[in-house]
Amino acid sequence: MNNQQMAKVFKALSNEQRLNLFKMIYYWNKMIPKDECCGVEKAFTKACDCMDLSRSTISHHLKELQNAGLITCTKSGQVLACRINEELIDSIKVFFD
Amino acid sequence: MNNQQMAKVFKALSNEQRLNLFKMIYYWNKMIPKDECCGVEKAFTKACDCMDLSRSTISHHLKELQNAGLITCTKSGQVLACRINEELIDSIKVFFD
DNA sequence: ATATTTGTTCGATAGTTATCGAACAATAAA
DNA sequence: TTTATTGTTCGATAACTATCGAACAAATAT
Repeated sequence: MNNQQMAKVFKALSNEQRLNLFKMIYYWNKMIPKDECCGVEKAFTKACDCMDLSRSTISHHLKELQNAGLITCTKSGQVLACRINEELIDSIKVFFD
Repeated sequence: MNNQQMAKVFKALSNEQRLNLFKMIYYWNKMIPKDECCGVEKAFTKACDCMDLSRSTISHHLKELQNAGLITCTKSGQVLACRINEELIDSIKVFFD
């Protein structure tokens, strides 16, 4: 993982609200069984309930997190599920060694 | 370490050039003996030699890294020495656990 | 004493970002 | 078949960022 990509990851985490959002998903992700296929279900709706931000802003932040590779989102029906990219998290840890 | 502070740290690392700069100092820091009092000596000058950025921009980036708590800088005479804040690095690792 | 080097600060500029509400499409519920 | 919900996209706006060169002050070298 090169510096350019890594900077992109840090940029995704550099906004306080987006970091909050990421941490929430990160936390929810730990609550579900490890082989759960879809990741955190209804992540968008849950996030809207927890955060004092407009839906469009939350949608935008989720896109940024995806774009940086921190999460992947899949839509089934109208509902969105998010999963943490554990590999990338590991890369970040490695970065600081 | 709360989310607001953590976002600030990530913001400091979110610019590619500044991340390069940080990594250089991080690397130089490992090269010096552990009890070396001043940290990386002539960090500014060395950075100017390695990077294709103006002195003012490098000065600014160093300030941002300091401001986030990632490094501390001390000036002796006209020369600047930088030291990595290892504690903060540890906090970042903890953040991802 | 003068000239050079080191690093900072200022003002400008072009580019990026966070946020919103409105309008929308797709799905689900009545 | 309407109506409500979920999530996306668009356009706008205000705020912030990266970068530069010029001007500067302090320290060092000549």
